[in-house]
Amino acid sequence: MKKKITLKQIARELEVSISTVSKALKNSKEISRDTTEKIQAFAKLYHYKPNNIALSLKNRRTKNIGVIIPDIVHHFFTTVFRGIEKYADTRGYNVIACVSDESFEKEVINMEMLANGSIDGFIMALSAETQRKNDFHHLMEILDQGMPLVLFDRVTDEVICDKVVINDFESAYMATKKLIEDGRKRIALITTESYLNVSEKRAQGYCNALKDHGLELDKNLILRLPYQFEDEKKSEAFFASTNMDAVLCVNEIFAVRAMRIAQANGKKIPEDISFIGFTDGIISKLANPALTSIAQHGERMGNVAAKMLIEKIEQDDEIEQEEATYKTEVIEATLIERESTIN
Amino acid sequence: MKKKITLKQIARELEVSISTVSKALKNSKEISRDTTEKIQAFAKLYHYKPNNIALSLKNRRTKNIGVIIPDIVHHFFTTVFRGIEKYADTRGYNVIACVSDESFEKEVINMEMLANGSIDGFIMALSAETQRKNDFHHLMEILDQGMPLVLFDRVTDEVICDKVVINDFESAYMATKKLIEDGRKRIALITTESYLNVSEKRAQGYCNALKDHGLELDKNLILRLPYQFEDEKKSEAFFASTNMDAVLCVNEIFAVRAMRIAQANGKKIPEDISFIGFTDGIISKLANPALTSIAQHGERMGNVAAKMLIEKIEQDDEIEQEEATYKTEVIEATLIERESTIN
DNA sequence: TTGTAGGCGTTATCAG
DNA sequence: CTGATAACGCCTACAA
Repeated sequence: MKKKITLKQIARELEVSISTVSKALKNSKEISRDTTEKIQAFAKLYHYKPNNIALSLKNRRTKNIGVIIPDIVHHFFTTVFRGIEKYADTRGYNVIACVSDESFEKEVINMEMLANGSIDGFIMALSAETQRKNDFHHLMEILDQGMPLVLFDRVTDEVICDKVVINDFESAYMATKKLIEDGRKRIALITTESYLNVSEKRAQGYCNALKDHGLELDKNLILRLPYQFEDEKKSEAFFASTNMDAVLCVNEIFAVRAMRIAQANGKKIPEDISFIGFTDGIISKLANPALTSIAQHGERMGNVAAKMLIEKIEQDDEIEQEEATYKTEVIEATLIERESTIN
Repeated sequence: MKKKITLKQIARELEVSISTVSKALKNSKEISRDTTEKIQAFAKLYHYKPNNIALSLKNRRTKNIGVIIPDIVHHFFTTVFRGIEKYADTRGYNVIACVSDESFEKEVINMEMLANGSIDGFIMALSAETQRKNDFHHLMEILDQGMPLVLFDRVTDEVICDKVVINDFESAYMATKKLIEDGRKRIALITTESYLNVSEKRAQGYCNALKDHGLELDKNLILRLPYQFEDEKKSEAFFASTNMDAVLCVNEIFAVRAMRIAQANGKKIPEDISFIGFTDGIISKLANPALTSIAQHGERMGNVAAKMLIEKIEQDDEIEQEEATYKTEVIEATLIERESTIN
């Protein structure tokens, strides 16, 4: 077993100084051809690679970016993560992944761990609990330390930083409008509890679309479900007691579950009732019938977020805090039509 | 904006030496009550936290573990990842995630990046291409440097290290046996191309079960699909040309796609034909009909892998390379019966 | 009780 | 052309 070799060892072995070795390996023209070759050969032989940690310490730059997401077993976040990872990779950055598990405390702890030098910047989506509590002091602190931060999807107006979101309002509006134009009159909405601002925006898009098209907003047509749930009773009761001919769901899982219940009640999809869900993941594609859904383009979101972050990181040096300028990128969601709506 | 404060700055500010500060913050009894209090108060005020990078350099220990998986948008790997992350978190470790995208080259590059000091050990599943090429020199090198490595799921006998796998052979055997006992006679297998050793073991379990129960192995009943594919033609042709009353699939996506085709052909599930898939993910649960599947307990796998790795990391100090001993943990898969098989 | 010095691995500056 | 020195931030054995 040969532990990683260091400059010092090479230097000792070859009886030259450390700095000569360092320069030779960088092809510095200060060093003679001879020694350079000798040193490089030796280094290659022993698979010399500079130690990242030492470099980080010296450069005050880790080439790591921290990503905190609420849940890794969630198709959308996973997709964003992939986008981040892919872009980061092209720029030579590693991704340190932490999961907040929708918990405020875990979010805070993870941020603190990473903020102590492990990374050059954050990309994150707020945990449900953080949104519920409306407490963002940990984000403020990070920003205060001059560490770049990009928020995506689950964002908040209370923190001033770079953001990437989709046009939730507009896309829900569009989807609802499509249902109306298909001739649907009683359009239900299945959403989460109200503290998730993404859901809230989608709900608003739904409401406005109804209003603008002369349909009355019927509260009985709105079902609010806990974000993570196993129990279908509430949904079953909803379908049993409510008359509807279309359903908009704020995510694909709600949609597929709802479809199953409707089918069990003898409804035909899309003849009797159409469905549209948010998050165009594999579940939508493989559903039976395949679900019409609103693609959030998570991978692109991740790409954009990573790009924004790395730009901030790398410009930070130059501008050195003149007056940071923040922007919010909006990714346009698109409707993917499948079997669960009338074509 | 206040950049992170360092020991040196505190020392200068308070006009004491760096080491006094360091000791005071550690409550060393060498330092007088007075100075200790003064220093601690000051440190708290400025949110002092030791710099991880400096600690890593000093301790030659990063408290990071590197995870390389072939694909992050994949329910099983995601689940394992969560298990790793959760356990790592309890032990104060961060997880650096890299995705090989099923590519040998990306796997090698990622490993090299991380191996240069960024992490204390690896957890990984081999990329498809690596398994196909049967080239493991990069793993050997890592081990040679004394860096702990735990392989999970996609493992190989050619590398001697810690491993976590499920009992692929046995569980495929069991599942096939169940189908036989349900009275099925013509049981198909839908699997991947042969270089994925996991699929191969499952296929063997299937074959042996047939043999042991007096059923002949019919090659026409085996369909090999590319690992990632969009095109259903091959599957459609298979279902059109082949007569079968049950199907075992090496993953849930194959299974759900196959079910759709069978249904489109007018088959009733499970009356005319039953389905069992591997990977008990959300897709199985939400399928219509819900898919009977073999749970691989990814989260537990991740847990176990992380535990094995961290143990190795932390014992490495003490034992300092006496004679490393490696083990392979087997996680027992379990059959979750749902609507796609006869109860 | 406090401070000094050396080292973790690297690079950059300056001197020889 | 080569080497000594300082610095990145922290810790610790050893002086004072």
